Amino acid sequence: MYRIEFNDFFTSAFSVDCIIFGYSHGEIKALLIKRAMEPFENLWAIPGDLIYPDEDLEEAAERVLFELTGLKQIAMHQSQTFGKPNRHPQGRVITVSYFALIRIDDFEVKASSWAGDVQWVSLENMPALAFDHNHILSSTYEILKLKLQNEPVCFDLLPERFTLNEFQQLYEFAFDQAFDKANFRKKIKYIPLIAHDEKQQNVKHRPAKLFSFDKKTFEEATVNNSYTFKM
Amino acid sequence: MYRIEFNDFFTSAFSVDCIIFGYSHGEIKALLIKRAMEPFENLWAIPGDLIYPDEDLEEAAERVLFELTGLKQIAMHQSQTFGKPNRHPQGRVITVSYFALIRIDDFEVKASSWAGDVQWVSLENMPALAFDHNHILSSTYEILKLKLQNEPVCFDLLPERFTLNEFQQLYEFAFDQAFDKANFRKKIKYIPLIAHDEKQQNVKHRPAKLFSFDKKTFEEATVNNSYTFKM
DNA sequence: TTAAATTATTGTCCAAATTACAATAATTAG
DNA sequence: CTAATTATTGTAATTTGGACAATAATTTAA
Repeated sequence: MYRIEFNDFFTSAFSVDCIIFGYSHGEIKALLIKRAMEPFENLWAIPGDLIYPDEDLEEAAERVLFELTGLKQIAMHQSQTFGKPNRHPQGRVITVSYFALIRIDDFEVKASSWAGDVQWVSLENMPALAFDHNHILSSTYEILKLKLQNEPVCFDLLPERFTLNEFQQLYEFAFDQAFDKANFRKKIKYIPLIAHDEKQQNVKHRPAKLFSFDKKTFEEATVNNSYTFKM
Repeated sequence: MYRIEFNDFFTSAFSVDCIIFGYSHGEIKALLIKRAMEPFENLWAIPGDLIYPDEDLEEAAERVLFELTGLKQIAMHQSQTFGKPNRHPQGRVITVSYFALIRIDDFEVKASSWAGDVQWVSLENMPALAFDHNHILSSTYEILKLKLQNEPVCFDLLPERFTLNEFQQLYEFAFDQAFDKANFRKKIKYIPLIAHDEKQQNVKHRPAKLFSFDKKTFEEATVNNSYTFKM
């Protein structure tokens, strides 16, 4: 009987894929690159690449994201690992996906390395992507929705100063349902927000007050176990 | 400048690690094996091994678990991927962890292949494990606790027929706090349980009624969106 | 300057859930 | 038959949640 030797296993590669979500004009979007190399040349894809043999996973995710899109200093979190034997046409490649939420307007993106283009694409209008990336993306979006319900990640997507309506609309988009304004405000009663004197600009009606998330107070409350985020 | 070629990357291996949780005598336990080979010979470890080059991840998890412990037909779910460059002393090995919850008494375990022994070990009494397995285990336990709050996985751990107190005690153990009996029963009011005529045996006091989880009704209610599990 | 239009913000009422605690019921052990 | 023990159910006060209404602040157009 053929006995597989230890080194026969060392014939695979790992990649990372970085799913970056943003929010603008009332829509959640993902940052995609246009592949300027084979395989899947000219198709849109989640930014990702192979991991160096001596590189840590998270470090690789940061490097790859920077090389392809110019984004740096983004806190990324591991989500899932995809490893169907034939998901990569050139060999066995298992990919570990990382994801992050950012404020689109706070960062500038620029395609480089083998990325021919980079764009924010609305989740509602997603083209066919390279590899199994449509699957990875939708599966990661489900994780995002879970986090929106249980962690204050909404403030990573919203602008630093936001109106309570913008806050509400983000949840209405993600969960595809309308909420009552008065009740939404009651629900967020315990989330520490800083009310600013500043108001919304350039609107054709009574401008709303701007708020920002009081992260420090929130974190004090959670280490105390005196509060848990629930939406 | 040295240019890394595509094939330079194909020098790594993947493994799967299977974290199997069980519950008995009021404690949550994990199934461990004693390594009968280098590295870390004679240390306890999470059952796991390298993935074949053409094998799907989940398939590998099932095979490895069976080979080492004799367990089969266990529904396993992916949790996290660990890939620090030096986590394996013999080369770059990234490991994908899977986990499952089972009823200890419903299965027989038996060490085989290179597992010298197999044992259920209480989480409260965990020795130093091989590789980064203590880290993997505690990180997976956090995921289990999250699931206990949001999915009816408690019934995978409890015996098929259980008393309401046993049900409550599982949560009291996992979250290390006591709950009021009457209020616990109100909280679980919407979880479909089947009440049996049968009662607890061999106790020195009034025996409690036995219940089992009505999975079918639960699933009908969740596809309807008429109920979501929350503890 | 003013009224209409529009949206922001706050309040009220009722139903439902949560909490703390008490009362009652069913067993076993002697 | 009684005490001890635990199971099970009930109550009352409080808090939360949802539907809906009222009021406030601003812009626009006459």
